[in-house]
Amino acid sequence: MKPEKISEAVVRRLPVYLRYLSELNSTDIQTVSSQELGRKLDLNPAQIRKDLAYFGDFGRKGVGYNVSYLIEKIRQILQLDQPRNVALVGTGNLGRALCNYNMKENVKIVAVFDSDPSKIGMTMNRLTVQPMSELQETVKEKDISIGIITVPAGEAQKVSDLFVSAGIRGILNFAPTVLRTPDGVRIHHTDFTADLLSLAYYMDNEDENVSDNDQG
Amino acid sequence: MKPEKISEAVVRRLPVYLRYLSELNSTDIQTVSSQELGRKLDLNPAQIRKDLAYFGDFGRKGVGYNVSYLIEKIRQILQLDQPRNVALVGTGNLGRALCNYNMKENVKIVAVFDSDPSKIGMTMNRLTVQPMSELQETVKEKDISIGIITVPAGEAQKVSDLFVSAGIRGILNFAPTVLRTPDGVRIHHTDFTADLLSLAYYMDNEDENVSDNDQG
DNA sequence: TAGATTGTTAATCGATTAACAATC
DNA sequence: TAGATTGTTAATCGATTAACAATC
Repeated sequence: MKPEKISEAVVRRLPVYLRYLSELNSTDIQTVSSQELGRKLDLNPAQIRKDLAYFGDFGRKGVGYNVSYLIEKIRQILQLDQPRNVALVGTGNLGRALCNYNMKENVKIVAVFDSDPSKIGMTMNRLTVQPMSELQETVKEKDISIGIITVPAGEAQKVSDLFVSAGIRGILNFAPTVLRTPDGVRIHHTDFTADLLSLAYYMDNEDENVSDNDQG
Repeated sequence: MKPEKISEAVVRRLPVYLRYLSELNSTDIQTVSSQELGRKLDLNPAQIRKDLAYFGDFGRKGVGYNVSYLIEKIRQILQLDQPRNVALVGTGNLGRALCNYNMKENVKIVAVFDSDPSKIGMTMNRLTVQPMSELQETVKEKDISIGIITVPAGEAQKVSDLFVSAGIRGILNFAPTVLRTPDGVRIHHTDFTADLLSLAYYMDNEDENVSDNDQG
């Protein structure tokens, strides 16, 4: 509705809303209030209303939000109303796990790559593992806009650079290392090592910091 | 140094510091400044100094931080100077990937569980898959303090409840769903579906939001 | 000493929450 | 109409960054 800059935190919550709304949609519930959403998703209702209001007036006063309408709107906002093709590099355990993962939304891994010659030609979830040399061409051919990195830390920057020079503007990095990319390329870092190690901090501190949990 | 409450964001950065410091430690570099750390990790140097200063005076004015000393200190803060045992539930692709993952720090998966009878008895990275019925006992026996959830969304809350009633106070959740836990139980949610879908938002918005990248 | 860099305070920035008029 | 709930503004809260005295 307003030409305001949307914060990252807001955008990051949209898929969370979408996921629960999709769940609701498969029941016979057709309307949901920010309060109900907040209770279920452990978020402040005002925050949810504010998040959604950045993008439009999706609700009805005194009533709430229509579930399937809101789903449609959030899909549009996230650009999930059009198919989005993804390339994955690194066919280790994690890469394989992700390939088999059912994203449900319009996002699909359509090509997988590995630098290890012994992996080339293997099949992973109906995709044939390709050599890195084919990355650039395949990205164009298959209209790939997002890259996933599941290689060891030491190779991740190299892969990232390749992605960038192939024209990819969004990267999801699972390697435990900080990547540097030029402006205009967006990196999301799934750093579960850090998630796990930081969890250790809170253990046995029985006195302090035990009062709340969040899912950040 | 001061009995101040430490924010989650600060704690979450400690493993990131630790990781790069360990890298430095395997070179012959013995001292590092907040500026160098900031450049490498894409963080503001003032933030790094402030983060570390919450826990003590680890640096030397005009010099910087001694790498191996800082490593030792951060390990202590994160309680990684003592071994920490972890249980994992869900032996799908992702669970298997995590089992084979080398954490490097003192955190180790020491037991894996699955509710699917056909999985029981399988071996995963030298561990035998156990039935859920053995969870409570094994948690006590092996002094497990952290649980990892890699089951489908629909089963995650059930597993979480089991963990909690077994006395676990820290959970790393990979299932794409929000878990509710009692106060005192800490949940970190690795939600890569949301990471990926939110990435789509920024694609092709060639005009806006292209200026910076972060690794949140 | 001169240059560098910390630890820390103050200033800024941004995100969350409360409150409420509008209205279904 | 009465009750409920949105959209939005204002207040609060918290985190990041700038600046600088202390000091190696």
